[in-house]
Amino acid sequence: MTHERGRPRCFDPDTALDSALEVFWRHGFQAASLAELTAAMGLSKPSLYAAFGDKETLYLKALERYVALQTAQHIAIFDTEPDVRHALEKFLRTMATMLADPTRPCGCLVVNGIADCGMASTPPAIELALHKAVQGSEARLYRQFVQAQHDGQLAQNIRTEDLAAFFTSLLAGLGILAKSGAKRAKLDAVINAAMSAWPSPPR
Amino acid sequence: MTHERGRPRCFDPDTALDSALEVFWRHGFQAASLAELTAAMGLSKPSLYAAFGDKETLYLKALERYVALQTAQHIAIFDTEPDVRHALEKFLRTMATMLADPTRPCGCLVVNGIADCGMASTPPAIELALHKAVQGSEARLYRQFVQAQHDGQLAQNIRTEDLAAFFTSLLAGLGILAKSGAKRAKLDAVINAAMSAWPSPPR
DNA sequence: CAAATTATATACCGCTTGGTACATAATATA
DNA sequence: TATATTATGTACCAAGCGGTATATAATTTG
Repeated sequence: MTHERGRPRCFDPDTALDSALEVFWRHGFQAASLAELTAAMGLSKPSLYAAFGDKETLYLKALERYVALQTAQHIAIFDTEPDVRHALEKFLRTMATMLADPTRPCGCLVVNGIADCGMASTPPAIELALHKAVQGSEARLYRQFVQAQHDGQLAQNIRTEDLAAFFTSLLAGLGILAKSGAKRAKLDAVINAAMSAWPSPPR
Repeated sequence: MTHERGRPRCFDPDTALDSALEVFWRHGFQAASLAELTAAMGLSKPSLYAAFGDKETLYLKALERYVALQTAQHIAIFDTEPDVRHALEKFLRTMATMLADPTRPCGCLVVNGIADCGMASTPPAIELALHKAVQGSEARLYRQFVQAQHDGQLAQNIRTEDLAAFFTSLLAGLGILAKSGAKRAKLDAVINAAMSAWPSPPR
């Protein structure tokens, strides 16, 4: 009456998936070779195949994990900071810190993946998942803005969906800027300029 | 006394380069295979190699052409429209038209290339050329803004370099947004929001 | 211990890739 | 016409790719 019957596996699936995420983050779906993936995850090709399926499904699982982490971070910030403008700015600064962190893969997994779409033979399922990730991120911002509007923090005439699209676009731009070698200071300057597009409070 | 000694070539190098640009634009450096390139350019692999060098130098030439075209368009707009705010907005709309044009490759060659950097074994020369392209685009905007400041169209306390960084980031974001399936209307909404970050005129 | 079950390691397969050797076709010069 | 020169087309190469067949090691169950 145990859950493990045959030979136990020599690796932890969660940490292995984290390693896979790191590799995909750094190299993208196409350019991440099975050789590099197995080396980073510390397992052999057959083990990888048995545990995670082929490269495509492994990428989808890594993406899912990435999105979950980002979402958690987003929610944590917006739940802590009641003022939506402050929360948004804090969120943007946090993202900038991640994007320009030299100890982590550069840029955003989703943005990099989107840019890769259509280039190689990116599987349709991956393209779809990436588009959903962008839409999800935008929808999250949108909901925060609508809530803020209900709370009286945003004037009623503000087009919240446009505001959400703008800041989503900004995040993508920051990701690209970071990949083009921009330092944290430059990302902050961009955020400063962007925040000045925030509508003046209702009175 | 003629310039052509041996067998004449069966293709026009300029139009062939345009076709190569189209393929690279659509698929990126890595994912653009020699097979697709030669098919689009209408020549064989040895001819390509003899006329343009290897894939890397071909990409660099295509990128050079792309940058030249974009630069010309930029200059044309800013030379025609004396008001810098109007010129900038017209420039952004023009870029949005290109980015979302369904008859052309999606997004921006440079942005897509930047996102691809580090992913595959992107040659250092290509990475450098792409970074230079981004810097060049930003520097062009910067010079326009400084000029406008001298002309009295922008207040003296405006940090023009930050403004240039912001709109460069915006362009990158628009490119990614377009690749993620956004329609022209959404790009326009983003531009609207971004233009509201434009500083109020000096008085 | 024997049988069943699961994971591992090695070696391999078919395919595509960027790049090239080689023979041939087409032109200018002599 | 003969030669030199340049471009073309075919066929090919070594290397790397994603993915798998097969045999073996490690564990639980009987």
